[in-house]
Amino acid sequence: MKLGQATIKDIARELNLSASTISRALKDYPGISDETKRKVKEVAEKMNYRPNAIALSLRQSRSFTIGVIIPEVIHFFFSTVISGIEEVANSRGYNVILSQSNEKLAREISSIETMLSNQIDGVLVSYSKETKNFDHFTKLLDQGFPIVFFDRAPAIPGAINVMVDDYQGSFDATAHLISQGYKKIVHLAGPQTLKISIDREKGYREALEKNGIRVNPAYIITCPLGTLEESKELVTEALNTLPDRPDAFFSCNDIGAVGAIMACRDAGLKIPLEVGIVGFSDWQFCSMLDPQLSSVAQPGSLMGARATEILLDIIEKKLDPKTMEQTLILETKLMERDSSKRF
Amino acid sequence: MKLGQATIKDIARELNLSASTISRALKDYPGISDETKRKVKEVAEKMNYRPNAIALSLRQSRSFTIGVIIPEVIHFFFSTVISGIEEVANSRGYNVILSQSNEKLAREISSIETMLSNQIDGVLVSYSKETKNFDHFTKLLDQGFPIVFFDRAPAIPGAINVMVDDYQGSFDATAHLISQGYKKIVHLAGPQTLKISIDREKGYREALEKNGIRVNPAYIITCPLGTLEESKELVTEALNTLPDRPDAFFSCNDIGAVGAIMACRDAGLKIPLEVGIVGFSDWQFCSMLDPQLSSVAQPGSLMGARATEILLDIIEKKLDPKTMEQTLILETKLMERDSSKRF
DNA sequence: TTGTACGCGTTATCAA
DNA sequence: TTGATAACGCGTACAA
Repeated sequence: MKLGQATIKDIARELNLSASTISRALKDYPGISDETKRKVKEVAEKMNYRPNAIALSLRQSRSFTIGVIIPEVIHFFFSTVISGIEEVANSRGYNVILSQSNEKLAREISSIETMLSNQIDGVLVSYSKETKNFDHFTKLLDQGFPIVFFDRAPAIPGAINVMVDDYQGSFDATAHLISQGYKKIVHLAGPQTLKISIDREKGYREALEKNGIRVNPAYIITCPLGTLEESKELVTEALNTLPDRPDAFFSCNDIGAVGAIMACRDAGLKIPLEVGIVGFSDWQFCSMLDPQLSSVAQPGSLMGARATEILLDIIEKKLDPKTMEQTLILETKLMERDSSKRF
Repeated sequence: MKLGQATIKDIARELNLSASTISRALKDYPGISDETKRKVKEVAEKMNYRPNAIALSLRQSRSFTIGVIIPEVIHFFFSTVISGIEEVANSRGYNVILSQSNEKLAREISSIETMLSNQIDGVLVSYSKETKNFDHFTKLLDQGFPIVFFDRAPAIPGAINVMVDDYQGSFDATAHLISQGYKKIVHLAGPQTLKISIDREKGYREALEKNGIRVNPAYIITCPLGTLEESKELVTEALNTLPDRPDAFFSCNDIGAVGAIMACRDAGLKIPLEVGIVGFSDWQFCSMLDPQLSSVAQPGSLMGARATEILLDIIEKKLDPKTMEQTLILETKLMERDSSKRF
């Protein structure tokens, strides 16, 4: 109490009453005279009394705080998720404490530890790219600690996950390219440690197959880093070296798609006339590019909001993780723009 | 302790020792036998003991948590700031609790209240566009509560601010346009409630004056909303109605600049040949646009990091807000790209 | 080398 | 209608 924070005791002393009376008066308990209530509230106001949430937490073994562990805040998608989380948490009276793992397993683990030390009531997690072992989560889940995973869902039985329909989004994007007459579609894939990468690739594969197009393994190019430079380089290489030159690129993220646009432009190819391009995530900038980039929109804010609602419901015992639906899948929406519309 | 959190007492019972001995053993206090220490640590490990930070906070009147109040997480710039904040706070052993005001004064106030209730040790603030009265901050500052403002600095005497050199950044951008031969430069200004808007406009004005160009009031267009649509509309209108048609647009933010690009393109104007455009903030997407957008880069992550260092130093009494430098100004950097380079 | 007692701010329980 | 007491988990001054 670096500042002269008045406590219940201070008010009690001031009014020559006991602490318990003050506590009750402030909370409008029955059995306290209106006169006393009035006086207590008046003095509390005057002394600038503010309840100490820490003391409450200690007493109730309940902090009304949830933790959020996220790879990186600066990813647009994650920032929209946080926004949704913060919104719901706040409106239900919870604080949000935030930690980024920076895609490091070690930081992910230490973040959780710190948060647990701080007695968080539950945690929302999107795990790091480095995380291949989930013991630090399963241990907690086994103890009944509320965890909800979002976006990146681990292969843990019993874990609650909120994610978008990566498979369907990917399927739609690929089918769209096919419907626009593209036939030699390359997929820029993400790291195979992430389920979302695998699902997105699967959607791509099946869309091709359903449309009678054979999947060419050489057309699936993994971008482990996910940077603009990387995809630009890989796409340039693909354009130059693949025996059967691709006429479309479906990237598992928007950055990769921008790299593809640049590479194609450098190669003198017209978009969408000669090459079609679709990204995934529908970042803000997609509609600012030229050509405007088609992309699969993910409802980030909604994902954050839903995940938080579920977490809070579990915390407040309105929902039982044992019996509830384990996975909530949110719909994606293909935003068809200039980069892939020939007709 | 929803889960079987072991406490010091549990360990004490297990070993038939007193709680204080356990406490001391765990912290390697002198005057505890090595044998006891060993046993205590072993059992602590086995029982999965984790110190209760809440109890510590209560005892020490110190939470090792700082609050961050920000208008919106999804602004790229703010997300980079958060990243910097989180980085420094974490490395110095502090938690970060986050709240977005959504540009609402009421939420800003209630967020602070909640955070104070939670005994935060200090707070980092970038205030909302609605905030014109700063009583809720001054009251705290007067009590000696540590606050550091970043990006948006209020006109409060004694407040500590970390910001970028908006004036200079703006000056540089405008001077750059002039050096490229643009003469009729429009400024897309922000809401005048924000000091950054005023400073940016000032930089624009003075760059013109220093170069012998008269400031034309009709060339200063305020964009209160800051949306893409708004600036696109206003720029289109400017191109159509201003008697002396502008040949350049310097926007106080990148979104506005993108709107300008679109409006100019729709008007059939070639960029940068006929119109030059420069934005402010240097969002990720600037270099992905076509033409690539020139913009004034703000060191967001650095700003967050520096602001946090200062706040923690104040909290830890390494710095005294009364005697220290009140304002830290970080340098901007003009990123010259295609949208404004004629030569 | 270890134990006892107290306090951080709050509230539930029991007593008056 | 109000008060005294204990407890949440921990650290520490003091005692043994």
